[in-house]
Amino acid sequence: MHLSNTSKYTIRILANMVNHKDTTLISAKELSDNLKIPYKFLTKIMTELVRVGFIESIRGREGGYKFLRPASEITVGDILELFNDSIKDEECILGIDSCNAKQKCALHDKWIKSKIQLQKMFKESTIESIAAEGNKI
Amino acid sequence: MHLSNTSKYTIRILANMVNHKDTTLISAKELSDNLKIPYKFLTKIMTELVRVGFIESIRGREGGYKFLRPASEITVGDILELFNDSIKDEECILGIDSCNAKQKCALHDKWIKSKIQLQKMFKESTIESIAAEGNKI
DNA sequence: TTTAATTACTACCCTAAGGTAGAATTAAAT
DNA sequence: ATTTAATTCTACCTTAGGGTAGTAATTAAA
Repeated sequence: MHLSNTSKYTIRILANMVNHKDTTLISAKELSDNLKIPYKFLTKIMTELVRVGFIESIRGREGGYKFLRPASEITVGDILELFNDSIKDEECILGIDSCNAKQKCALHDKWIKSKIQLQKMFKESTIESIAAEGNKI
Repeated sequence: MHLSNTSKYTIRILANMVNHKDTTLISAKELSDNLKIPYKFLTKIMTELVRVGFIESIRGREGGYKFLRPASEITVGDILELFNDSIKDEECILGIDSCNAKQKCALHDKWIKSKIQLQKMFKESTIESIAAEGNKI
C-alpha cells in the first residue's frame, strides 16, 4: 500500500521547481543535487513531464526547465494518474470483480471512506501547496 | 496506491477456507476452482502460508489444508505484513526521509489521518469477519 | 502392492519499475 | 568557429512481482 517511487520523486521535483527563482530556468543537475535523485533517472522523469506538457525544456547552454502549466493548476492527483498510481473508483480493495454497492465485500464501506478521503487529498493538493512556506520537500 | 495481487489473493483464499466444511480438508484444486486463481500460483502461496504457520497441510491422497491458527485470530494486517504490503508508521507519503511530526511535508497530517484509518481497518478485519455471512469473497 | 491424489521443491519465464551509460543534439558564450 | 553546458534519444541493466512447468515426495484408497 504505497505510491511508486517515480510518483513521489515527481511531486518533489515539481515542488522544488516552484521554490526556485523563476526568473531563471532550473537545470537537471541542480534538481538532482537538491533532491539527491540520480541525475540520469531524474532526466528520464523530466523528459516525460515535458512530453505530457507539465513543463517546458530549453535545450543547450543556459537551458533548463520551467513550468508550462502553472504549479497551482497541477495536482498530486494529476501526477499519480500519469504514473498509474491513482486509486480507481470501482476498485475493490480485495480485488473482487463482483464487489459493488449491491454486493459488498467485508471491507467495502470502510475502504470507500478512506478512498474518498485520499482521492480528495490528492485532488486538492496542488504542486504550489506542496511547495508552500514551511513544508518539508 | 494499491495492495499486491498476492495479498489480495491470500485474503480471499483464507476466507474461502473458512466457509468450507471444516470436517474435511480443502485441497488446492478446490480453492483454485473456487477463486479462479491459477493452480500452480495458488500452491505457491499455500506453501508460504504453511511455512509461516497460518495453516497446516496434510500431504498425500485425501490431503489438503486446514487452519492452524483460528481464522478469528488472523487479521488482514497480518497478511499484508507477510507480503510487505502494510503501511509503516514512519513512512512519509512523499518519501521524504526527514518528514516527521516536527518538520512536516504538506500532506503529513491528512496522510496520518487516512493511514490510521486504514491501519485500523487492516488490524480489526479478521479472516473470519471477511468470510462472514453476506459478504462477497 | 499398486495407483491415484495430493502437497512440496526446484527451476525457470515474463513483464514492469527503477536505474544507468553513452552518444547526439542544441544553443549560448567565448 | 569552437567550446561548453545543457537536454534528448537509444539502448541497456537489475530487481521484484507474478506466474508456469516438471518432478519428487507422501499417503490413503483400491
